[in-house]
Amino acid sequence: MPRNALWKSIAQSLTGDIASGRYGPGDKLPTEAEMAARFGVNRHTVRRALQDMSEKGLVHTRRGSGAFVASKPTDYPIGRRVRFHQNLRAAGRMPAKEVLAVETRSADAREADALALEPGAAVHVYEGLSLADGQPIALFRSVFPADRLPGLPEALRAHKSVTRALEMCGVHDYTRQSTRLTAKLASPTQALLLRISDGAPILRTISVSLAPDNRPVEYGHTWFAGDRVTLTVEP
Amino acid sequence: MPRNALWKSIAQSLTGDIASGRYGPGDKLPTEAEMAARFGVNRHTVRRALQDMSEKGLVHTRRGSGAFVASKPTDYPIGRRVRFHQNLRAAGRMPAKEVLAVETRSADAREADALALEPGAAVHVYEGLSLADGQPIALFRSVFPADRLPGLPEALRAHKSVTRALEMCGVHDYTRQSTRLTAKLASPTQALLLRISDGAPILRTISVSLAPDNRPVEYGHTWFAGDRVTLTVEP
DNA sequence: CCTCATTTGTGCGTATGTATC
DNA sequence: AGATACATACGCACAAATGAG
Repeated sequence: MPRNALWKSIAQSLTGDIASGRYGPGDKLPTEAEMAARFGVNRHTVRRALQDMSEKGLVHTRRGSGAFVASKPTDYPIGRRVRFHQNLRAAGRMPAKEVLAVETRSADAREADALALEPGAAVHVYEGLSLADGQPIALFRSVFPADRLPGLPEALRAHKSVTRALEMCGVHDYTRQSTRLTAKLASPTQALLLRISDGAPILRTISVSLAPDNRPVEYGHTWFAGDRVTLTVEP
Repeated sequence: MPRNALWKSIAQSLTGDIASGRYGPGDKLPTEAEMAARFGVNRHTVRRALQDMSEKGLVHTRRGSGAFVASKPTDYPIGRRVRFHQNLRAAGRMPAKEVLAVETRSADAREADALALEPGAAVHVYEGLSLADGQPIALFRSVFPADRLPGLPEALRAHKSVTRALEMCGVHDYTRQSTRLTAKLASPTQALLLRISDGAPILRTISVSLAPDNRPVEYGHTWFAGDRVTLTVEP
């Protein structure tokens, strides 16, 4: 009798293939039927192994398409200064941002509270996707007070970088006041954008950043692909 | 046809029963066979629902025994000051600690490096279990430099609280220098102690705390039951 | 200490639905 | 539109752990 469950051995074998580079990030694994034949087990047993690996973030599956190797985790520091580009460059990775939306609207109660604004005040909203080496790392939504930052939308569209755009608007520095960490599950939309499995673990952070005058300038939500990121806290 | 998968409906139904208080923390759910009969589905379908809920941390199962409702999540702040008792009291919960081991031995390379000691220097090691309202929250292992804290083991055995024990040894304050966050899977031993499922998600933190003279006094590992804790970062 | 019914864990076979290509 | 591939669901059988007696 297998001391370990059969599906665990298969998961271990496939994990080894990924670790050894036999299958690289983005590669498609053989079909379940093929693997079942290769390992000499029922297709359900292969599925159980793939499910386990999917939960651990090693692969993700798409119905009708196949199972694909996920990308490697990325270290990501959370501290007083959170700078996406700097952080990833320091880690030797190629950062990029994809703009999903830049708009101006009135703040909801939560946003107004976080930014110390009157309810209904105008805010700029910046939504996008952060990538490293072409792999999606995180979804973000940043909310800024519009009255103090009139030219921000144009600056964001021009540079994508929050740090640079704020600088163009006269905010030459900003530090993080607080970060709240919660584990969530990916919604279908999030999973699609982050290229992970539906229901995969998501690390959600909610943060408030302050300008040098100690007034809040950014209220941010970030949804990290849980298995691609390790957060480090340096107060 | 059910637009949603059958097992999802069942998971939703059971989740509702838990949310409404029909099943409380620690309660045993009906057996898989019973639920299969009650819902009019195959036992596998109930199992798929329970598996989903187990992944989300709502229940945990024990072979030969049954499925049990897990306890509620706990907020837990990580910042300059990490004080277990104070934190939980502020959250209106009853803190407790269970001592697993207090010993003195020589430091390994990693510990010596973190505490700025010579390799092989003597360290006190404190291992235990943190509980809130009787529910296990975290496993911890704290390592202290023995030369500067001769009476620490006795103080720890007397008070359990790290804050108090350090105070008795002349360290009247300490602040956290750094925290690293990683997601892990529970080992069988950890799962048993934390009363979670084997392989459940664990939030592991590795931290270094400094005394007022800026010398490191504590090198800590903490394994949080991932589904019972939310971490908040306040630099 | 051992036995034994109960309960969860694993695995196979089969069938059908549904998204993708 | 058709073939392919993953997703869901049922039924059966046995293994392994638990817990009562």
